Amino acid sequence: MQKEHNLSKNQKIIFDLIDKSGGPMKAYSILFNVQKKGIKAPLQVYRALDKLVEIGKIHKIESRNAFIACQNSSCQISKATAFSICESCENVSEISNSKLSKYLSNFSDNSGMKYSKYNLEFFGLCKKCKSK
Amino acid sequence: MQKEHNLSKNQKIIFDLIDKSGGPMKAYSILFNVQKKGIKAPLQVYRALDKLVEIGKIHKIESRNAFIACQNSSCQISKATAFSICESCENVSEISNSKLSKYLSNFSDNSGMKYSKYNLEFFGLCKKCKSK
DNA sequence: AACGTTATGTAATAATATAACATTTATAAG
DNA sequence: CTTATAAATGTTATATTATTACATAACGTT
Repeated sequence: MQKEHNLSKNQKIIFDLIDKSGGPMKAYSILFNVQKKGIKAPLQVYRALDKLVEIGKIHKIESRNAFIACQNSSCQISKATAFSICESCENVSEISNSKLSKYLSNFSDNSGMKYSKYNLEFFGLCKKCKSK
Repeated sequence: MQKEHNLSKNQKIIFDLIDKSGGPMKAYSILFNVQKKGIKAPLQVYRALDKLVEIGKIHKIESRNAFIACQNSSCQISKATAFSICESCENVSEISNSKLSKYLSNFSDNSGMKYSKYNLEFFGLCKKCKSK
């Protein structure tokens, strides 16, 4: 059971927008879209994004500087994320593969480092773009 | 056997700097450091970085917007990269683990997507920082 | 030498993200 | 219910990261 986070006003506006979009959104595109709701400054957006990332409601796609709603209800608060990214149409989806996440969460090498988090991004061509 | 790439003047200056630094470097820090060598504009740096990434001499650490020299002589031209990042001291090193790279290079799911590339970033505390 | 390709130089600007400070709202303890 | 504290907001300015556009030069082939 996931802890219930009561989102604040700005957080809710921004989460709903990203969630409804169904894909990754960039910060300034979010800003543009929520200006009619009274959110006027970049910092207001980034603060909400930071919080949403922290509580695992969204993830940042690092290679794209974009944010996507968590598609995985059992997501362990962004400690273990994997995405597939189409390099042609830029479609992104979150990979939920328990074998993969188990493999990576248990990964260790001889560096003496304790890994507490990972982010994996796969790139390629999606079904649609492949057949073009 | 890796294809020999003859680096151009700017590419060589910038690669040597990153390589000698031994760690990740950010673009504008690189710019600052090469101004005495006549490289004055961001674009000159980014162009060299783009090319160096393309030929696999350096990699971009996406979560840090930084660039690091490839530490893996057999690196398959940046198609398969993995890094460990200390969240305290920001030390970064490239992970060369053939089991891991084999596992990820062969990964596929039922999305119909063909993965041709991946980038993995592990986060945690390095040996030194753990013991503080 | 002529051609195409790659690299360079330069200026301007776009896109992404944070610092600093003042104020307000929510939460919890007494 | 009130006081203390933490969390969120509002606002302005600025820092950081990256690209567009255009002109010129160097390199590698035939």
